[in-house]
Amino acid sequence: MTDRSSCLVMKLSRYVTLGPEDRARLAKIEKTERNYATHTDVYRLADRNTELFVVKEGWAFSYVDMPNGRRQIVQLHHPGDIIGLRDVALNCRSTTLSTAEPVTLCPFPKSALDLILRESPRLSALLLSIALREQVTFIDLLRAMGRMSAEERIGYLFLDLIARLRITNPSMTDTFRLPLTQSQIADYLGLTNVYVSKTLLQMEQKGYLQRGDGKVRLLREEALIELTDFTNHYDDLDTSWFPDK
Amino acid sequence: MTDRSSCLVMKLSRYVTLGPEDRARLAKIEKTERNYATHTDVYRLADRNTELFVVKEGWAFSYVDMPNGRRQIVQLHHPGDIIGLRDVALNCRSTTLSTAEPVTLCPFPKSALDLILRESPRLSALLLSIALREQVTFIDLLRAMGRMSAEERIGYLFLDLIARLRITNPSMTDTFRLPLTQSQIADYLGLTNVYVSKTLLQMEQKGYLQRGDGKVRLLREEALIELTDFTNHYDDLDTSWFPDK
DNA sequence: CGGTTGATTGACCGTTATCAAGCATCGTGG
DNA sequence: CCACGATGCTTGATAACGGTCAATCAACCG
Repeated sequence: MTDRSSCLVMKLSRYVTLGPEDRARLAKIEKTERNYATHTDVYRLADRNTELFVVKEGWAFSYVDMPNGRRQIVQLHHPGDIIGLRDVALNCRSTTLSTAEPVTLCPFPKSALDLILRESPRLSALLLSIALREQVTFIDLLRAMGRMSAEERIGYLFLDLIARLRITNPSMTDTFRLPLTQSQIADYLGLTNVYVSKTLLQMEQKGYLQRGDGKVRLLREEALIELTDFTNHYDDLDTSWFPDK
Repeated sequence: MTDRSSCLVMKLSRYVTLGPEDRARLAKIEKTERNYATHTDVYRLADRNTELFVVKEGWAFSYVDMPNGRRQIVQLHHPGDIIGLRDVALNCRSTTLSTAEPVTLCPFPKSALDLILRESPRLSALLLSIALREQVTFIDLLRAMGRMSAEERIGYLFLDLIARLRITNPSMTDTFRLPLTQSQIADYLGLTNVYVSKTLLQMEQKGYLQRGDGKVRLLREEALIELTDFTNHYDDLDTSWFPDK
């Protein structure tokens, strides 16, 4: 299997330079790819978990349910992201994985991690870093949900999305595609679809953004950063402590 | 330095059996211990980070600030917990660490992780597991903040605390010490101190709990579990995939 | 063309925040 | 040993933010 077809190598080599052994180890892991339609559950909470995924195409998200239909989306997954790392430590899935649009995933077995940890300290450090960086994202979201108004939360979401998309696409301007329904945005930010709709309209009227054609354009990014006290956590990964190999 | 004085060995050997080499590696890491008074900041957000801590005594917590005085507590740290693992991946602290009561911490240098990852796949797996389990805790908190009422949130907090305390003290009954102010509870759950006070009173009147003397007693734990749809995530750690050494 | 999904809008309501005052507790210093 | 200030908890009045419910509309797709 060539590098071209290995999502995992592409993903990880974005962060660190990988030696030929590591590349070979990773390329061996992936088998096939699978396609999922919009709004499909890939796995469900409490399922037994035997595999992880790398997102090749499309947006997905992880969520948890409450009785009487309440739902909390806890993670948005973009192309290049690793899904399911969290559940490696558990016997069962801690969240349900669903798709926001047509999605292509590259699965690989949980047992592959064993191999990585045993044979590559450098990749082990990288996996740990990825898990820890995800923690920072959770903390940002917690801060938004606990202490921000609806408008601030939506502003935070958009700033975070655009910061994240700029990692893989540095040429991106102030406009990005948003393949989420307002109900999904609400479930992510702890609001309701109705109030998301109303707040988006207000923000548009205030000149913070423009919408249309499934896209969002941030007109006053600096003002939004000020409003939400936003810090971009995606650009200060410290790899200096990584083992050499 | 004997095992008795190594917080880290005690902490980690609770999860996996450690070989003598691993024990020696860990014991070497710790230097001294430090004491902090109640309501002291140990380190602050954006500080450069060079060390981690193990909690030897007392409760601490990590928080982030917002402009105009809003604060979100994101993690509660109990004796035995490792603090600061998250920031290993970053150049700077992502949260501020503060104490809820007099606290004793055992610091050890960040550079020690390098050694662990290079030399012990088994400890690497354990560190990764700890980071991933913390993710599950963040998800539980997100669910509470996004989709629960004030009463449910407080119920969730107490259930989570008692489940966590039972790990290290299986003989614990329905009563636990709670060295947090109501303002701190509010900052953790995304509420205000005033409303925490009112909600606690209501819950007491409904017979869910009793308070007094800095302690809480849960009278109808089953009812609270039902109310909050609580799942104890502290007892299904999967270590089967760990490397042998 | 009809059915489904998602966005919008308006009326109304409830949970929780805000503000302010009062009270208990506790540690400290005179 | 008492007085004082600081801290934390309680309580009440008021207000706002966001939820709920329901109707309408647009877009899409089979």
